[in-house]
Amino acid sequence: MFSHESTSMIANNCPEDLFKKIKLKNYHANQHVNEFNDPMELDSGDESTCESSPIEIEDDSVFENYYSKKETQATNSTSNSSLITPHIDELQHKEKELVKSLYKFDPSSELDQSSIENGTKSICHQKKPTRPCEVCNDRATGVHYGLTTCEGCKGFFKRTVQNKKIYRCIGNGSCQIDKLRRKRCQYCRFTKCLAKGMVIGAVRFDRTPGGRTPANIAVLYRYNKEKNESQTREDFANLLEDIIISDSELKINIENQLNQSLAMNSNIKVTHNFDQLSILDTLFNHLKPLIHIRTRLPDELIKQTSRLLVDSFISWYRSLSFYSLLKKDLNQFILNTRWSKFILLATCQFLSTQYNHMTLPSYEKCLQRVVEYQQGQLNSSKAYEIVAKLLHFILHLINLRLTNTEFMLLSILIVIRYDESNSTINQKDLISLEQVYLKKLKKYQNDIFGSKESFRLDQLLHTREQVTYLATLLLKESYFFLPYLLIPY
DNA sequence: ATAGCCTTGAAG
DNA sequence: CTTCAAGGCTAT
Repeated sequence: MFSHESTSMIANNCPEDLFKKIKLKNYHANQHVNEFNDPMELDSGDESTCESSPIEIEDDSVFENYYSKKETQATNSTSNSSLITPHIDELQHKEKELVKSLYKFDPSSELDQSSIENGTKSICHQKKPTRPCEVCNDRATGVHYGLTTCEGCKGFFKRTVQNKKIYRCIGNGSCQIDKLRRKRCQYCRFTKCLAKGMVIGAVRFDRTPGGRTPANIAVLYRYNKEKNESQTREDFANLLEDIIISDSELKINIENQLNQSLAMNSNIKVTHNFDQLSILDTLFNHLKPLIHIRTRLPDELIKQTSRLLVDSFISWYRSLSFYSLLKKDLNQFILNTRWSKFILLATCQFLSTQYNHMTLPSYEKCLQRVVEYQQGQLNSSKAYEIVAKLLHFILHLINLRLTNTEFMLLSILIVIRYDESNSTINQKDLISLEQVYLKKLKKYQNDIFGSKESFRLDQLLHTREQVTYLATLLLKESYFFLPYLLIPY
């Protein structure tokens, strides 16, 4: 029954020993001044993170009417992909970036300390200081690393960061964490710690005891608290606007899949300027920098582009009118399983605008690029088959010449596709949703192409199956980089 | 590895 | 001097 909730620690790259402790003490003695003189900021950067605003990009009276009457059923979702926590170094880097941007937009944040104290004082003033741990509900002993937690979760977080532990979840990343079950899944416990706002930077590298957390790290406490508060406020205001899954959790999952397929490990900052009305422009703008790069495409560029596309996908999906109407689990399932299909369609659509029948790279040329990219050898015996199928698909898109609206509708249909082979989640709601968008597509095609091209709907549905199949294949065989290699140079 | 209790030290 | 939140120690 509970077997899927177990975890295992798969790596421990920092063994504890006396020698290290002595080394750290010495480091502390020597580097103390440097540690506290860290330059906070120098480079110009990006925009502040914007909270999603409820903008509708289209009206769905049919669907919304349908849904206002309908009650959906909750299901437990389980997936087979294994979830692994990212390296502490990587998380630490992201946290530092966040601190930088916080200082950038609110340089006076240190002076604003009173606002937190007022908030906490009113709670602390109650004679009963037995607040529950925000991670496991055990009795908390105070604020640790920015969050009200028990001694257990405090120690767990400290050990994880100090020893750079990496955990894996055998389940689907949604194990319940409470006093009894917190030892069962380290992955989910740590993920929850982070999601709730525990700050890695508050764990001291030099292990100095005592004292207070420096102001430049304490700003994160305030930031996380405000982020959580605004989230809960929203929850109360509108239950349907419920955030389906924390961004960190979702990204970790998608990035794991992406990393596995791209087999790379660089850390690239993702900034997204998503414009609701021009998803295709946004996507193409991410791909354009890859054109005319003479040398072999750098891994970093491919990965960065993938991340930008994933980011745009998430923003786009959340902006769709039915997003707030679907169950949490179902949205989570869609985001986790459909991003690759969406990105593949976008990339291939981009390629189809770059080529025609004559200029499309030949089969041999494509294989040559793969060999070049993999520096001499074909990793998989399936390479030939995959290249052929991808080229065939791009040619298909060149023939189709999708309009922007068709691309939009096809993207939606790909994302909400009812997958009968997957019974781990209740997808019943997708069936009726599909009908709505099929009607839309049919009507649009009728208006634009007339009844002459009635078979075009079938073609698009065939396209949908191809994308779904191809994306799964590319991910499975670790060939997700392939479409990028076909970008003209 | 976990978690309860102890020691530490800067800030108020 | 007191508080609070870091790290340390150690029985389980």
